[in-house]
Amino acid sequence: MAFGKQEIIGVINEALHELGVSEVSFSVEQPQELTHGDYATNVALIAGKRLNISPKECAEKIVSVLKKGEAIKDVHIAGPGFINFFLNDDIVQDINKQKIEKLETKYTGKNILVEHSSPNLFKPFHIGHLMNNIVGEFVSRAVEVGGGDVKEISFPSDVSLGIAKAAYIIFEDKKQGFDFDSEPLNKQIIYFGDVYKKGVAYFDEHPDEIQKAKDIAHIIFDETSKSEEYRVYDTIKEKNIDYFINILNSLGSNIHPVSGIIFESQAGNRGRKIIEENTGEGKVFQKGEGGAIIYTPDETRKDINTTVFVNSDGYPTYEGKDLGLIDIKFTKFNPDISFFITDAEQAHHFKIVLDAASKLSGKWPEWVEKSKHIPHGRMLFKGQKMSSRLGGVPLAFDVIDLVTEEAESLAGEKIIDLPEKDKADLWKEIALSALRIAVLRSKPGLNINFDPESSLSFEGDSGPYLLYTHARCASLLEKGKGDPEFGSYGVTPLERGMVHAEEMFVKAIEDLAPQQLVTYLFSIAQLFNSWYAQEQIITDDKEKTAHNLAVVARVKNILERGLYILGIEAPNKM
RNA sequence: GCUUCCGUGGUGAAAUGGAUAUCACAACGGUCUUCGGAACCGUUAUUCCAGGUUCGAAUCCUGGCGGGAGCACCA
Repeated sequence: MAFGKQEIIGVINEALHELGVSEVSFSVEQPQELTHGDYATNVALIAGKRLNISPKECAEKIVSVLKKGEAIKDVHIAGPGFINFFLNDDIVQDINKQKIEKLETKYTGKNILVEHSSPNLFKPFHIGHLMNNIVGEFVSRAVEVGGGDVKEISFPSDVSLGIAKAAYIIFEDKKQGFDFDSEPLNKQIIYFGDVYKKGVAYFDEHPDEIQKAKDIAHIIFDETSKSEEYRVYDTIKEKNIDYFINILNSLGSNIHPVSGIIFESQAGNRGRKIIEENTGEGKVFQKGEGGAIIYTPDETRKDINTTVFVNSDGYPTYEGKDLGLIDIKFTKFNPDISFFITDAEQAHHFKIVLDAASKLSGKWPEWVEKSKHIPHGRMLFKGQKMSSRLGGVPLAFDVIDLVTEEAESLAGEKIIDLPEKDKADLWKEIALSALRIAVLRSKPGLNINFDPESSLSFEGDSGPYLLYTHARCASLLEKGKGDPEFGSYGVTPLERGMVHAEEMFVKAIEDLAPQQLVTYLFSIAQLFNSWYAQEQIITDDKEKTAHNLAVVARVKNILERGLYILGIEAPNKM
């Protein structure tokens, strides 16, 4: 039976009860210093005040009535009045016999919807989407390992005035004799990725022709039209969605090409209907200048402002579409929690949408309560290599290719016994691990500075470091004879560190804090590598070897599961 | 102007209000290169400023300074 934080809390509460003190909110955590034991509590600093005695005195009182039981070897009072707990060696080993698969968390048994990686079908898949995918995939997998029933969806943009402008370019090119259909698929994709920019530029130069774009918007927004233009637009949409799903699959996401896609056009239509029904005197939305439908928040909400939900042409804006999206998400999937991952710059936008939604009657307040926005930062580039090679807004695959080349050249002369094709996959996996760790090692929501020559490192705190450590473990387990089994040996710092694996995972999952998980994995990898440098793992001593291998197996499991949550496959060789 | 996010060694980051602020990169100096050196060990160096709350502040509050983003028909 595992012994951990909860049990320590129990022991302390019992002691407090004995002293006649109740309802003290204290913390139990892993101390930074190993010499401070396996767990530490600040209970005496808080309870001392209540009892009107010094923290040290209080700590002594608590310790004097503490029932240590079998698991706790020793209890020390230290510093200003911290109580440090030291676990017995056999308890440490018992805990390390655990294997992480799924964990009990607040998500266990819950239906969780995660929306991420939403592209614009007429723009290329760029670095921002990659960032979004990395964070979104973390959220999905964290919840999955935390026992949740996860459904991943994406919300591609397929209607807007901007897209109408892009479509205009395509139609004009067609009239000029350029038919994208006769081009190879990859050329087509590049072409589609480019027309948005061209369309916007064209109408910036020819503002008097804007009605042409609006006419096309009319056709694609209303979708009832059986016109030639609508058919062409629809074909392109189909092609791009296929291409896009392929990208996501290659990145390890699990978004179903049909049930996992909600188009902006669907959400827009739904949103418009809901908004129109709730517009008027005394209702949530009002008619504004020029016939647009607007929402005005309470004056107490200084952080948000009046916003248009349906524009004066009668089409839903970004806000209107997102309102419809909430309705579709909850009526279709009925999730307990609905996470959506976007750029942090949209935090303001979602505050407004959710505030408006919370004013609607029926299920809406509950839906708003269940909707959680997860913001991520932007990728900024510092290195010359990256910016000169990529320029402008870098495309996701250019970045991945560049880092992959870097990984391959760093591998240099290392001979890896793998077929060429597997090697290529391996370099890519290593590159993606470097990118993912570079993103997920920081708190989500902040911008990331990418410099492939330093921050996107392959040494030290990096993805490849964790992969390398994992491969080392795999190699040891393959070479070591006999079954791993813990024996009676003094526990190492590594083993003490691994005692906290389950609780660290649970906390990182519940808080959706990838940086906590990454930090923990680094600490375990470092403890392992130090141990490895000092200790011969596989020796002639069969029992000692079996014990060492049991430790290695635990390390491997922690790394493998942790990396999985971060979206990284851990190969056994690299 | 208002709103909002952010400010930690030379660089990039970590730290439910807790003990001597942690990790990596860079720099400098080392390692029996048998089990995988993409490793290991060591040295130097950090909380924007001024107040306040607290037994205790990088963290909370107030006011500055500096940077990013947003402020109704783009997404």
